[in-house]
Amino acid sequence: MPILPENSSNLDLTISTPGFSSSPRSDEGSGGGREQLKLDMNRLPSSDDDEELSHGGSAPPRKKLRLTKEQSRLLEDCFRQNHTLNPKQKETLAKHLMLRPRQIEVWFQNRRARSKLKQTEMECEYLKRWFGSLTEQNNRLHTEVEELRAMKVGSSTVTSASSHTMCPRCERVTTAAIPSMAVVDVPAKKMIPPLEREH
DNA sequence: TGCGTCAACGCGCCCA
DNA sequence: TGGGCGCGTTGACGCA
Repeated sequence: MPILPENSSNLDLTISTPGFSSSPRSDEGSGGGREQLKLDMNRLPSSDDDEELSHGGSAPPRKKLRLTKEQSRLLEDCFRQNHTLNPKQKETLAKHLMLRPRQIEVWFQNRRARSKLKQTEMECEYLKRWFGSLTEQNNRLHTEVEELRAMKVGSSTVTSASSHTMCPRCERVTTAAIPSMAVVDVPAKKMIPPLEREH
């Protein structure tokens, strides 16, 4: 399976230096000036980079990395192909994007989390709507029961014989009794049709 | 200044 | 037992 999209070869992997930006961006609506800060975090690391970052001594203050538009786009493309990466793919992608494999790994973890969150929110909305329609249906049925009960009471005052019915199961003649609660509150869970998943 | 976003971290769990 | 993952959290950053 190819890891990188075909058009990834002409990636503009701009690495900005503080106070200098060679490619002004108009991305994401959130802040053009952010990119200047990510020289240190974005550089292709040396082999001992992780140790350097985790710092055998005191940990350096955490800098906020912002992925470039192209980096994000490529990562999104890869994520669309596969939600997880094997070590080889991770390494390749990291080299291609000039990031550390750990950063690729973290990005995919966060991306999966966002995806799941979005799915959960959609399910929540769906359940709310479903609950609303069930409530509405329940109310309608309650009203119907009340109407039927009123009709029954009215007719029973005319003839008492009509209150005797044949039980369909045991085939005995019984005194008809309208259940006090003809509409049962069924847990919505048991009535939910299969939910279409987003993918 | 409060808030939303998101990269990064830490920890526990699972599995080959 | 080490690596990968999920999950909760932290901290930097931009914006209204």
